[in-house]
Amino acid sequence: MTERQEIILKLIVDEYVKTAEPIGSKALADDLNVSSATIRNEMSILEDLGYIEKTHTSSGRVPSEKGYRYYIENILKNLDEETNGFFEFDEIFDRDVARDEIIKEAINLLSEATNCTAISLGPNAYHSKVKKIQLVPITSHQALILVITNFGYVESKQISISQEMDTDELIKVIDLLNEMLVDTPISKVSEKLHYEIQHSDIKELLKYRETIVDSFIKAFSKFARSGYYLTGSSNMLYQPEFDDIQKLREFITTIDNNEIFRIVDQDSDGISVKIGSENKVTAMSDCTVITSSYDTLEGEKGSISLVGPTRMDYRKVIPLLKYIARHIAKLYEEE
Amino acid sequence: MTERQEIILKLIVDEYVKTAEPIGSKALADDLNVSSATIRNEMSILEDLGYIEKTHTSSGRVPSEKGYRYYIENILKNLDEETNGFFEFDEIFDRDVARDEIIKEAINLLSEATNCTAISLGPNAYHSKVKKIQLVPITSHQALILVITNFGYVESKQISISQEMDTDELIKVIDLLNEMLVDTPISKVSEKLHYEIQHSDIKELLKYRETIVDSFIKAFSKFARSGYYLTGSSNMLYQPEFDDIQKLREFITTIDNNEIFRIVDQDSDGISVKIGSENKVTAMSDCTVITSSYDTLEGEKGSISLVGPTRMDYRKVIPLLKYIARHIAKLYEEE
DNA sequence: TTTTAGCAATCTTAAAACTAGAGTGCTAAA
DNA sequence: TTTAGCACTCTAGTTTTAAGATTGCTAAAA
Repeated sequence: MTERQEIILKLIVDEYVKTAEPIGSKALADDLNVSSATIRNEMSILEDLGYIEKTHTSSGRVPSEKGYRYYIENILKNLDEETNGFFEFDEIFDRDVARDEIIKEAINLLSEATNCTAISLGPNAYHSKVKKIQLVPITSHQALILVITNFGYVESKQISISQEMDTDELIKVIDLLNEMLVDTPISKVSEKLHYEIQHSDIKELLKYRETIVDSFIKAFSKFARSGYYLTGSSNMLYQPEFDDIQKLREFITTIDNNEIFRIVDQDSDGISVKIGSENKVTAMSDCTVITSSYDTLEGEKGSISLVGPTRMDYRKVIPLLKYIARHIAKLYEEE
Repeated sequence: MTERQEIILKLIVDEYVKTAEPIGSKALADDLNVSSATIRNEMSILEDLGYIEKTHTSSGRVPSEKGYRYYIENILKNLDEETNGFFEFDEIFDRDVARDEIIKEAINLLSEATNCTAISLGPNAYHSKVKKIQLVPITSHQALILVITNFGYVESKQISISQEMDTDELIKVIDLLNEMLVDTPISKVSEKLHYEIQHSDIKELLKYRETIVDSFIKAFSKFARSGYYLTGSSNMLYQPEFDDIQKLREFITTIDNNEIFRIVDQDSDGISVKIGSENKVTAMSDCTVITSSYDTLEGEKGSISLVGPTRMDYRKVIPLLKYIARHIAKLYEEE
């Protein structure tokens, strides 16, 4: 691709992102001080190369998925990323409130600033360790099991206490569980619990307390889903891409069914951009999903994602997403 | 309204619910063994009375809001409510899993069976009382405030502990708070806390611990939102009422912004049906919201609601909603 | 008094026809 | 290599047309 072709591709993407209308040769002629015929020739080449396409035989051009890819990987790279100018976000990160709240607000603002759907996933408690297990009596025959982790996650589960269990025994069970499970990663609890019941000498004590053990396992499993937050799906529905009612319905259905989970690329490191058909979910075939992952010092993993039409303002969105992910990661490093 | 007019109204509602198309006089003539001209005369009267209306001058008739109202209050009342035949639901209620899970599943199935959005609200902790307040240290400068209520609700809030606070003092604060707040309804906590800080002698101790007190209030306020669950909004979007893309967008936006809270009628007892413009939120002006409230033995209040197009199958939906609410209430009575 | 047949009038919806405008591709000249 | 010119293509919006459904009204029938 010649330099001029690259410039033309850039102009097409930039303009199309703004207007959502196909770009004709005439519009670019003014910008480049050449005639529209010259642009037409260049466009024809760009089309042969697969970077742009027509919506019909006599329309202007729109970027193809390959065109967006090239734009992101070759053109944006050479531009200075604007990492300042995000002061609305700085304000959020400076606030002295709980991490969860900060993330929520950042995600809210992110979705508002981009008109895309923003998703935050994790770091969830799945990788943290048991700090304390506690039993709190509620009534004479009801109690609450509390599980608290070293990162401050809490889950609870109500249990019924039948007549035959006496309080001393219950306390003994809790003490034993604490002894056994403190410092165990949440992800290993179930396994360890089952193993110990089979093999150690507390087996006797726990064996016929199956309900209690079950309740514990249920309380633990609640941790896995924590840290999921999605917002702003309504913002992007007003984009012209969703003028097609069938697409709109499909998109909402996908979100409603939590299928968006399947879309977020949790495995990659750093930033991942999935354009259009690169997403496996069909309802997302006109969308781009950008995911920025981060690790905490403790080895936890989290990510924030942005879902929007392929025609999104990558130049603004990518640096912004990186910036926010960096700051969220920092929140987890501070302690 | 004569008997025949009532029958005609019933037929119009029943048919319109099924087809979403205006009903003409010809269609009803077959059912009633009179000529279409006779039906036309009757329809004309029903229209003058405001029970049905035309979509344009030469169209068939559709029920008006007043027509639906009459149908629900006068026509449905005389039909036997089918309370059996809900065995898919019975199965859910018989399961031996946590209340929350049962409610979730019932709501899911409800929305699926009706193609409407189903919402469950409460019983939330708002009416329960403080059982215990607890501080759990996480690290040397981080701790967790736990608030546990007499119904077993738990909320937590992380706080930072600055250097200058020493542990003994913190424990004293917690003890004081416990003394002050145990048995206080969650709804009164904030008020009481502020009052005591102003007036009692603990004022000195608490006054310059504003962050802690703030954290407490935040933890408490989390209770208010508990027990909220919404599902199935995507089901109803495929109804012809939402062929209008603008309406569709408005509806989604309303849900996305949690405005649906404002729609659920929490005050009424028993069943409440809000038809079309009776809902205050404009995006709901073509929807009906049916809410069925229930009380638990402890005086807690909860409700399940169904949101769908005004053209919904009231005959099926209302008994179903009542049935489910009754069973959910029972869940709370059992213990 | 109630019901019905007949018929003109009204309106919707879908398809077809038309028009203006934007953009392309190609050719030949600069 | 660039450009001007021009025929050709396609869209999108508007208008036209036609078919079909339903009503309201009138006058006759029950």
